[in-house]
Amino acid sequence: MNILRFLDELNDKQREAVLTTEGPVLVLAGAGSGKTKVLTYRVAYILAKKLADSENIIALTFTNKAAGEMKERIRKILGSLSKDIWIHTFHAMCLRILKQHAEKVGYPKNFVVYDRDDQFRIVRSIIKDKDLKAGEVLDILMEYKSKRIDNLSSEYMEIYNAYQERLKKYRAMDFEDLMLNTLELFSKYPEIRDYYAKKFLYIHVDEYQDTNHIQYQLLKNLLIYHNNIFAVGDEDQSIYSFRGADFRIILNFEKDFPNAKIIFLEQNYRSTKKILKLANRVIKFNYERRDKVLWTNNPDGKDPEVLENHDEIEEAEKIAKIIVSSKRPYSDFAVLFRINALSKSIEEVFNKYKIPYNVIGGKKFYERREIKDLIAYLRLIYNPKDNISLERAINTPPRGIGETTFEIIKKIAEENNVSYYEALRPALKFINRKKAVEGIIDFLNLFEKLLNYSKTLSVKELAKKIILETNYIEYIQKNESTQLARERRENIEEFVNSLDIYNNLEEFVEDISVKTENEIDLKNNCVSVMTIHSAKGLEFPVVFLIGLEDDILPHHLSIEEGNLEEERRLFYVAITRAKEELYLSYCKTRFLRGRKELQISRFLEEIGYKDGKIIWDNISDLSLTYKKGDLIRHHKFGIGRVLEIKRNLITVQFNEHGVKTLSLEFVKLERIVK
DNA sequence: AGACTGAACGTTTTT
DNA sequence: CGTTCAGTCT
Ligand SMILES: Nc1ncnc2c1ncn2[C@@H]1O[C@H](COP(=O)(O)OP(=O)(O)OP(=O)(O)O)[C@@H](O)[C@H]1O
Repeated sequence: MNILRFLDELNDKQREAVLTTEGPVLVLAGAGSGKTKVLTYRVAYILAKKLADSENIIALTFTNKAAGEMKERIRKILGSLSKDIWIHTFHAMCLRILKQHAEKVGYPKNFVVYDRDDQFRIVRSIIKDKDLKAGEVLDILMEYKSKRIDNLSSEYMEIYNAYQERLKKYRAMDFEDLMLNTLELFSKYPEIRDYYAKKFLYIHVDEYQDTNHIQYQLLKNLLIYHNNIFAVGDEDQSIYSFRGADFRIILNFEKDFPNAKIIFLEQNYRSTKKILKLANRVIKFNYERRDKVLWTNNPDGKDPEVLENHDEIEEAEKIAKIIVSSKRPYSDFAVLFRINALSKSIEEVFNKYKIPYNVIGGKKFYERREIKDLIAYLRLIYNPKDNISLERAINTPPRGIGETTFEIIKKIAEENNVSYYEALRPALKFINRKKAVEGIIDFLNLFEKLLNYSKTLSVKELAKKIILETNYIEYIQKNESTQLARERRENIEEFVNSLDIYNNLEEFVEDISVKTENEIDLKNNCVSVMTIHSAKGLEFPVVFLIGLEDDILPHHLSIEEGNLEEERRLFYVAITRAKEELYLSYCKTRFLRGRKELQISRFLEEIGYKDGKIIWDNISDLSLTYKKGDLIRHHKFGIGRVLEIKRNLITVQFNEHGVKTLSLEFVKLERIVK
């Protein structure tokens, strides 16, 4: 069979993974070993061999970008044969299921999904009289909701109940609801669960280490008939614990799925030997992991380089100069960082040097004020009970409906148990200010007009009508400086143009509710600028990793939380994105809410950076990471202080176990920084 | 109601 | 530093 020729590209282990189609399989392997490639080839193999039809296959990912990339990869191999495969994030899968069955869990079909900003608004309005911070409260609420904590204080419980009630009333779900309601649907209606469990003959999960417990439950539900799960992952790349991911789930795979087959891949195809060496060095400092071998046949390559800078401008300029003087296309380069705030200086300097770039993620397109305004109108047309959207739309542009007026509307709505929109007309007779009454009438007329348009017009035409009928452009120009107004106008134009792809309003609202970034506005042949989180799963010939300072990477909040190992995994993920060249950059000072003096990241020391250069020699590799007097932790002997290091032998005075001499080649120690 | 002011404040990652 | 908030004025 000719179509199976693609299997020749794989090594023996990889092929074994592809060919093991029945039963639970886990591929546990380090970065760049071809896990995602194996997963996509396995999907292709199943279809080519006609083991199942495309609608019987599902592939789950954790980010939209990963889902998009996988769709693209599979389409390349299979063309239209792949069209009915479900390739989604967990959230998008749940949304797709719930759209079919919303009424069964107590929602109308046109429910909307609230993002963090919308959640904020609800929380803020609940606690507005209390002396609490909305961000902290929301975090705690969500931890409770996703069952990471078991109980709440009575005060928080009250807030939580109010929050849930509002969501329900507004016909809205948050991200967690998507998954919880799907679980509820499955348990209330076993026949629906059975339908999907039977439908999905083969279930694939990429980046399995990012699974949280609720997602794990969902998987279990979908596996009751066929039990064909194919999961790939790497606990060293687990970087989403803040949203509940627990890499113990991947480490427990064998226990969870009896007679599971575990396949280890050891050859890295992505990076040069030198890059891989640094990655292997640093990850060994983590204690909570399964030790893995990772080697490569790729050439030694260019030595990774550390860039030392006085400040972030020098950092950005150095990078710009390297890019400009290179013969490579712009798209070969990526600039990665721990926190979004670091992109600013890069952007400024790239603009100055006329280097084209895409900022991926970051201050998201959909989060800009003008875009959110328009989306509020569109969402409200789709679901007039969406009170959060109404609250935004009703007074943008200003119609004289301020806080006092809106409080009346809210009160009427609550008393009659109707939505804010339905309360507008009845509220009129309680409002005395002429201007406010006129404003509401204006809004009602406008909105009815828009509702009518929505019956016949495309999403794009509808958006144009909204802009026209609300005089939105004039509103911007009146209120903002010309510079900002132009920017906003351009954004609106871009947004409107991006609406071409939607056939109807439902498609649009559904799509933006789980999609956070606008892939449409990505330009070709550009340097990619993004956080390490966004870069996971991607690869670039040349990677610049910036902001390698203590308190940035590792981030100070993680250090406080005792989450150093996760920060180290982030560093590992970042390094392993590089195929050929790697630049590691830090600054002595940085502008971050005022100029700050910073210390070089401890991770640079861990990769063997000492006295201004990276040490490549093998034996001292191991010893240079500790020095006399360091505090270290041993998994058996506990905490101790280093007395002496000779070649690869380390002598430690342990607090509870006396003096020991250990071989650095075999022992795993964690350094504790004072 | 809304524009304007100065003070306070916050600082991680994403579906 | 830039954003947001509370308070004041029109
Ligand atoms: N057998 C192979 N022969 C040649 N190239 C391969 C082989 N397997 C994988 N590759 C290449 O190695 C690179 C990394 O593959 P892939 O992205 O699938 O790795 P991964 O294990 O998913 O990495 P990560 O864990 O970082 O996401 C890709 O460019 C892929 O094409």
